[in-house]
Amino acid sequence: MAQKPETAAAPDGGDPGNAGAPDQPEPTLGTLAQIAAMAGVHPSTASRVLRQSEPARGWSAAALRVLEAAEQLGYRSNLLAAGLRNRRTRTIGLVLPRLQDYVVAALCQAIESTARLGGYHVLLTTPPDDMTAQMDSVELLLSRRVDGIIMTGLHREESVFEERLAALPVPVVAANRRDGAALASVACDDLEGGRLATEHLLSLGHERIGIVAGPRHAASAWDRLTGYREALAAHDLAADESLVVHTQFDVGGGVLGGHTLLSLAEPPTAIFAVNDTAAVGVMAAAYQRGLHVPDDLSLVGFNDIPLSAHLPIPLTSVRSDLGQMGALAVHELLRAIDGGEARSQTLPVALVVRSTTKAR
Amino acid sequence: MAQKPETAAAPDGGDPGNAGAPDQPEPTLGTLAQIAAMAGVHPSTASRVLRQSEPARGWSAAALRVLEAAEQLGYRSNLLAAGLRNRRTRTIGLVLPRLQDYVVAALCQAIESTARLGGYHVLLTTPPDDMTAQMDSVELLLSRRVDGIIMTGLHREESVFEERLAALPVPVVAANRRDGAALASVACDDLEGGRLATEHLLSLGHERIGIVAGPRHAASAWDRLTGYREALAAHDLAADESLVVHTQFDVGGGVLGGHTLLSLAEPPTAIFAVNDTAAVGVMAAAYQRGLHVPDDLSLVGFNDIPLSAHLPIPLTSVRSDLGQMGALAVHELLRAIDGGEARSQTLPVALVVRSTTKAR
DNA sequence: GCATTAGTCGCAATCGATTGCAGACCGAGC
DNA sequence: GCTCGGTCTGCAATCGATTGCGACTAATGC
Repeated sequence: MAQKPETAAAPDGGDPGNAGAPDQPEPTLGTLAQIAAMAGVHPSTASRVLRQSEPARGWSAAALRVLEAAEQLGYRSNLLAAGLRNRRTRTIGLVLPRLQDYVVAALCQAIESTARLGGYHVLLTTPPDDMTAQMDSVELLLSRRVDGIIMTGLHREESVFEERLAALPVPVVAANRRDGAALASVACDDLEGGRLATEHLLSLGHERIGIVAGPRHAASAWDRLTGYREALAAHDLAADESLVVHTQFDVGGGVLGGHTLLSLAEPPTAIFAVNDTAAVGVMAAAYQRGLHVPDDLSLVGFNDIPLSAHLPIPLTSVRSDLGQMGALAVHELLRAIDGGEARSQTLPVALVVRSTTKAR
Repeated sequence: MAQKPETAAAPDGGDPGNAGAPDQPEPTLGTLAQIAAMAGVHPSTASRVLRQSEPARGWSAAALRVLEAAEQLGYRSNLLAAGLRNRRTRTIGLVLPRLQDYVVAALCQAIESTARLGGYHVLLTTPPDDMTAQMDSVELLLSRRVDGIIMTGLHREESVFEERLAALPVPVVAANRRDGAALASVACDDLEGGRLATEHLLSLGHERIGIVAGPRHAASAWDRLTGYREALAAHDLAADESLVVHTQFDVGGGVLGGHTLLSLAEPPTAIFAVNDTAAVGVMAAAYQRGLHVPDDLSLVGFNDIPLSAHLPIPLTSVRSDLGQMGALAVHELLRAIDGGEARSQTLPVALVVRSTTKAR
């Protein structure tokens, strides 16, 4: 349906009529053949000249003509054709659910910048945050023949998918999640971060510490929760499961989690939110209930996003370097693309104490 | 260098060893030629079968064999080759500086989702927020032969670039910025939004209204500023340029702008921040100076990002539908790609009154 | 039964860049 | 003067999907 008879005007008569303005960058990016014709050489020669960075002993006359023709034509190599021939597209695919989340966006930005520096482009997908949709995205990226894939939304305990990803004809690196069985991954030390946050609160004398623990399927959140549990156990504090609330990562999730915890018969005196955005939500919930942070409630977040430092009451948080995480993910992926092995990396975290935590 | 003798295992003997599990998607995405060989037909036939959605009168025997072969091989069409042949990649390029900004990320997400629905992929670049870097990104995208480009970071009063973009061999649509001379664009009614915000404050009795006006080069911010000026003028209030502060869009910019305004000899009683993120920064600045919002200072933001509704003191803001903006940008771009003309669109805005504004 | 029509299939060219191979050409060394 | 090593070029094949053209088959109408 809606089928045009022909795209028309392809190889027929001479150029429509813009031959009159050769000084302005041509609207039609040329081809090697055009350059070759203009310079009076074979396309292969043109190709060699243009990809050769430095001529051993000065440019030959032909080479100079090629260079000039390319300049005049505003030539841009057709990476499609090159990719087809080379079986290498210099493109990496991204599967990043929840791109609106600052953490994901920052990761994305870092990945793109690093990839560009390495001469790679980035094909982005932001599927819904379920594994089926993510696998669909992967299929799409494969069709485009990306050289490798970075994913941030892998769910924990879904090793089926992980194995399928590992069996793909291109390497896959997981970011912002601890290394699983089959896939290399780059993440910050979520476990340690969870411990740090919790121990900070314990050291301030809090014993009833709630946690807004993110979605159950989120691997990073789960590790932070585990760190929290370990810290409590290390202090011989009984685990109270009513203090653990799973919600979404967004502000709304934080509000919900905050209200849930604060409406307990015996509410916590401190809350650890496994991400800063949710922590802001908790702050709002506390405020709505007439509680003052940090006087009535201590609060720790995670990731130390820029917002956190600039809140009316600056947020105590666990800092993770998202820029480095993204860069490292790209490096590991490129290593795998170049025939090496992607290695899992864990980045250090650090507690940044600000104004939302206070001794009991 | 690093040249493998042969990719091996293509159409030769039996599959390496996983022939025992034909149900699992093969790690090597096949080619049309392989399918054709397996089904005993010509590649062109395979191509026709696979792209034909509905067989006029049932599948022919050959077609069925093709389908089965494709299934068995886990065939994924090589979009590179198809794009080369068709001179259409079904890919749109994105030039989105400042992706960490929620506004940009939300736009990006909407664009990607809409594009995917339309059968398009998205090549993302997030260059630094200057026009030179953005034009470099455009060049890169052109090399990849994208079918069209969406940009969100175009600076105002840089018509040189705008004209160059309009002269490109592929259509370009600007998003989140009023239509300029040469380019179609999709934006919300920033002018009206600026007016609404300011008039709201005026109606509450404020007469000394400061504005944290974003970077000078930002077109959307400038329009909001203009709306602010118009509203003041309509109320016969003298323009006081010391009440206009240009900063970055991020929280830090808001903090800076807030402090600047609040440290004036005669500080404003209300502030309009042209984006919510900066508004949060202003709130922090006020808090740091011992001022209470909204008792001592009224505050209006712009964009109504999800965070705003869930702040301890929910932010009054001008709502713009970023999801729709992204979707519309894609629609207009696709229209242009299909040979039509991209039309500029302006989306309505609405004031959402919450708790940061109060009568004087 | 024969001619017309519609649909199917194979052939080969095409999109544009890349690269192995082989011939041409250069200067140098004997 | 001749040969050797090295560089520059051209030729042609290749990557994989698509499509116009022509041949062939099947179905329909008279």
